[in-house]
Parts: sequence; C-alpha cells; structure tokens
Amino acid sequence: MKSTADNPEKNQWKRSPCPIACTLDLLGDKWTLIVVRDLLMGRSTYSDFQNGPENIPTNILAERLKRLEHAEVLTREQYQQRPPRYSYHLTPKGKDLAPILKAMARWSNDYLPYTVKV
Amino acid sequence: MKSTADNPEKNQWKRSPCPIACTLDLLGDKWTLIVVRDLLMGRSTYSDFQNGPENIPTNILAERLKRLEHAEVLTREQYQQRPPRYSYHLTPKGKDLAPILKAMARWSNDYLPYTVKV
DNA sequence: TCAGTAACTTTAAAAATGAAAGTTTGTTAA
DNA sequence: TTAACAAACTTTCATTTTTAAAGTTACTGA
Repeated sequence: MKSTADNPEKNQWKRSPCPIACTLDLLGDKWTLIVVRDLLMGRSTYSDFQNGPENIPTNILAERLKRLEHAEVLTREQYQQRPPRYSYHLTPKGKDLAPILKAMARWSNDYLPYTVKV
Repeated sequence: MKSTADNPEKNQWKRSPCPIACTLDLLGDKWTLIVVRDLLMGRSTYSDFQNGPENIPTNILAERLKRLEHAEVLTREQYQQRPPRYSYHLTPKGKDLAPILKAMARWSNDYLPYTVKV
C-alpha cells in the first residue's frame, strides 16, 4: 500500500517530491514559460500572446492560460463588458518566476549563438 | 524570401532568436533538466539516471543523453573496456545550467506545497 | 552453463502538439 | 442593414512525442 507521503494524488507532485521535478511538472514544456515571459514583458491579452514571434498554436495557448490560472501563476480578468475583453496578469507567484527566466536568458546569451542579447 | 537572420536552418534557433525561446528549444520538456540535476548531484552512469526517483523511461533517457551530448552540455566517456561501461559528465556549459535549477528549486520551495526543501 | 547487470534499442499504444477551420460576441464602414 | 473585421477562444484531425514493456548485446561471477 502506498503511503500518503508518496502518493501524488494526495500531494501536489506527479513524479517525485524533488523541487526541480515539481517545477517541471507545471512548467516543463516548450510553451508555458514563453507565455510567462510575455506577461513579464507587459503583454496581457490573448492576441498579444498569439502575435508573439514564436507563433504559439491557439489551442496550446488557451490550455496553458487555463493551467497557469489554476496554478495561481496568473489571473484572468474582464476589463471591458461589450465587447467582452480579457486581460491576464501575473500573481506574486508568477512574478517570482522571473529569476528562472533571467537565468535562462543569461545562459543562452553565454552559450547559444545567434541569440538576441538581453 | 526568408532572410538568413530569420532562417532557423542557418541559425541555431527553431522558433525565434529570443534567448528564453532558444533555451526552451533545447531544455523545454519534463525530463532534460532532471538528467542535468542528476549530473549536478554527481550521478554519472546510465543506470544512475534510470534509478532516480522519477523513473525516466529508458528510451527517453537515451535520447536526452544524445541530445545533450550533441549540444555539448555533457560528454560521454568509456571508463572501462570490458565489460564496456560509460559515464557522463557536465561540460562548463552544462555546469552553468546550475543557476537555472537553483532558481527553480527556490521557486518551488517558496510556492509549491509538499516539495522537499533544499 | 546459467543467472545477473549495464547500457542501451525496438515496438506499439497513448497522449500531446500543431495547423487549420470554425464559433461567439460585438464594432465599424459602406 | 448588411458586410467586413476583430478578439477570444473551441474544435477537428493529422503528426509527433511520450510511455511502458520487452528485447538485445556484451560481459561477469557462481
């Protein structure tokens, strides 16, 4: 029988209690941190994200926004009634992802050629 | 006609020249940084990685090791002739991924419940 | 010679991704 | 008053990736 501490159903983690693994359970894919990057840059609407240089597929974008909202990394708010318009904003939890992105940008600038310097 | 600067074939990047996007092109999935974490912890053999708490599928592990070797994040060396045995080690480029993992661990400890503190 | 181990490779099913078209709600120009 | 346009999605379906499981190769030690 599985102990509670080892059971991902009862806890938050899917693979192991390792903090790296837990972060990757939520953010470990090609698109999620692109959306966070855009939010950190001040972009806030669905079409802002959709029109980014990476051309995120719209169904992926919608799914990621829902996932991040559920994880309380961002909030969705209607800023206009008619026509209905929504904006997305980072929570403190979401803003605190900045050091991860900073470290990635730094590493990329140091080691990957043809990368835009930041 | 596509300009050279915008052509991912000629450059290293697949989606955009953004350093975040470039990093995610290489590392943006659920398993790659788990392998890097293990390497940073001093694990070095295929079975070391395979026996980690996350139970990485063996074909995924083999593919990731090849990809990281190709990207010069790690090296593979035969440390014994017979039976043939191999070990993997981070290059300076690989070791410099540590700040990214540190930032992830920090964020996880700050915001994700049931995570092991580091 | 037989079981066991490291380091993979192969296979087939399941899940995720990606490209494209479609939907809903409203605005604005003709 | 109708047609075109836009934001913010949803749906569909083909392709790609992931996963679990079994298989392979090279060798050791009993």
